[in-house]
Amino acid sequence: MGLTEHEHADWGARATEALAGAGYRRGGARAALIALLDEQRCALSATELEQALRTRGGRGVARASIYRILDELEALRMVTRVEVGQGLARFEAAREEGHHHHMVCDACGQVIPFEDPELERAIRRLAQRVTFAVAEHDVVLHGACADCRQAEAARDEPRRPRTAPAPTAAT
Amino acid sequence: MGLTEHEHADWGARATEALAGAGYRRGGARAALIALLDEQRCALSATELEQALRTRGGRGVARASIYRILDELEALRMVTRVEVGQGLARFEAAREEGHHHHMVCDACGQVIPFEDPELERAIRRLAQRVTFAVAEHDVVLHGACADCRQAEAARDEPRRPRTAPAPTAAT
DNA sequence: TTACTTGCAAAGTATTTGCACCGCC
DNA sequence: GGCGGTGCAAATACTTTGCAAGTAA
Repeated sequence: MGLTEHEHADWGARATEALAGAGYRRGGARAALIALLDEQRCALSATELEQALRTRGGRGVARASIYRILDELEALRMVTRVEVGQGLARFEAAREEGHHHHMVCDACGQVIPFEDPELERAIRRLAQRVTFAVAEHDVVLHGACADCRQAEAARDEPRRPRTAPAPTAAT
Repeated sequence: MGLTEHEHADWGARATEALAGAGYRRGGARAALIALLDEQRCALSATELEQALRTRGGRGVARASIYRILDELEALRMVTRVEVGQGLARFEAAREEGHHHHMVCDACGQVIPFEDPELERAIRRLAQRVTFAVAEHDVVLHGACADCRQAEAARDEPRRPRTAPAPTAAT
């Protein structure tokens, strides 16, 4: 659901290659982190990456190393840093094929990816019009996910007796 | 250049009113912070706000108070929190009339505001299409500002003798 | 006078840095 | 075997929280 086996292998290989090309040696921590990032379908925070690495049996990687490696990969443009306003940074593999943005539920904190060609087009056009040299772009939508939206509705409704159809003021 | 006197007074008044309406008393720190935010034309970080308040004679406001007041104003939707990926949060008055987004120069850190109707339209259309309830949205463009772009070019060029027009390899 | 507001200082959390040891080449 | 890679722990930076004193209503 989302990425194919091929795309997975592809990014991991390209990332490894990019590191080698930049003169980095190949270390266990790097390999483990790249493998993990390759499996993800959306951005994870440094802490989540650390826990995932510790859990998944393979090998634990120190937080400092995670940050260092993410920096290297970001500099090589193989990883994208995503800030969604929760006071922490999230990271994800920079795949050409799966370019997307994020919706953040301010109630439960969930981060949901989405794609939108029209949005991309608008940004591309904008980039051509300004003197600023646009290299990357991020779009973050804040609000309530379907679940939390329902929860909110359920929390607001109760005060209305189920008999009266609630004269919803269309403010 | 940007906002008119009227719009300034307008936001400050609305913010003050919003606080009062939410049951908050009127305190000196709140008034000072609102006045400062009202003068700004783009987002400032908590630290910048603190320094500005200390400098501009009027009255200093403790950092903790700044964060607290910004939280209140954000909850009332009178202030927008902007995260541009520099490890700190920026805040600005939420004006209906001056809705804009930000370009961040990754070289010098400068944050530049811009507006784009087409982009807004794309986001509005997108919001209608998804189950997620979109309340706010942020667009951040990363890259190099005009100045830094030139600086980069100047730094890369020197190896080319000024006589030869540099046969820019189109990779 | 009562309760909210503010400042100061301490606590937290995310990220970075220094340094010694380990492993790739 | 040397040079980078990695882990651990300490240091930073930003933000939040606790509490006592100030102040609006």
